[in-house]
Amino acid sequence: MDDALTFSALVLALSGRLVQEIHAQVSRQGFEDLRPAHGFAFARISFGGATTADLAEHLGVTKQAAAQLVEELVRKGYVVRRPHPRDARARLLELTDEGWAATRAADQAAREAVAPWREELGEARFQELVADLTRLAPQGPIRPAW
Amino acid sequence: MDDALTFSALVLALSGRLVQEIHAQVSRQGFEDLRPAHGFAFARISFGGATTADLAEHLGVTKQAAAQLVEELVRKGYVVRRPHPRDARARLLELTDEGWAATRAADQAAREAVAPWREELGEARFQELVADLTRLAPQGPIRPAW
DNA sequence: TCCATGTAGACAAGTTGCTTGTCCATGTAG
DNA sequence: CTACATGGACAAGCAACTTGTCTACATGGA
Repeated sequence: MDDALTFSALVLALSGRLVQEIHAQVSRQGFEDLRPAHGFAFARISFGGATTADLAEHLGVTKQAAAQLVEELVRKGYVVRRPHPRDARARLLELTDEGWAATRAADQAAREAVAPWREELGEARFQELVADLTRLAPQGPIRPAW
Repeated sequence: MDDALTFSALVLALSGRLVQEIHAQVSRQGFEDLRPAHGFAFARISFGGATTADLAEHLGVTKQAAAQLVEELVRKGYVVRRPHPRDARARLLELTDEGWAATRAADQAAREAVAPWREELGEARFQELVADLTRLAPQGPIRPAW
């Protein structure tokens, strides 16, 4: 019954730890001017074909908030704005080499953060865990803040 | 290999959805002046024996931030400050009836948010999932923001 | 082709939840 | 009882987000 409550608390606690550890490791790798929220932006931009408005929807924030975030990432050299091939109003967002480097650092940090859990559960149960969670796969915006 | 990345993304996405749905439901129940961060405070205060400093550590924020949050909850009638029996500096935090009502509403909302996932996986696998996550049980502060 | 409506993005101002800095009263260890 | 630590409050500042408004361009219908 109250497993539902336990489950909620566990998921929230795990995600908090994940974010915290990934951010700390990415900072240690030299990307000290990046915050966790930027990671969610990188994820969308690296996927390709993203405009500022797309990013806003992905992050679940207003267009203005996304525009400010993009402006910051451009200023810091992680992102460039290119003209959109079919829409003169829009600008396509792309990661720079530095942006890709930060993305790789975050991926690696995620692997390292998960590694001890993987070991704790053993490979077989970890695979089941991933499979279970995948079946609950959510769609829609990823909300980096609450 | 990259299951670690998948796992991270899934946990983050799930927790985002959870927070979002619980908050929406709690608002619909009439607690429109509460934000998700308050839930983490309620969790610690309902546990008992909490001072503002305890709360700050639990939430992973500064004492001043916790004090402001407590002040807001007191003003809105969810929390009262009582003198501490053994420390004249400190004040014990307690939930009011309204605070308990909000806590119950959040618990119920969590159950409802998890219910479809529980059904999707089936009771047996859901139990395994909870068991696995419990083994990864984190300690330390719950960080409601990043 | 022209017009009405919708959308991408920028500029500006305001809100808010958090921070740092400082202070006092009380507790605690030597 | 002296030195230092801790709980909490007051004040000011900051940073990420919001709402509101505007221009340029896109799109669909008459």
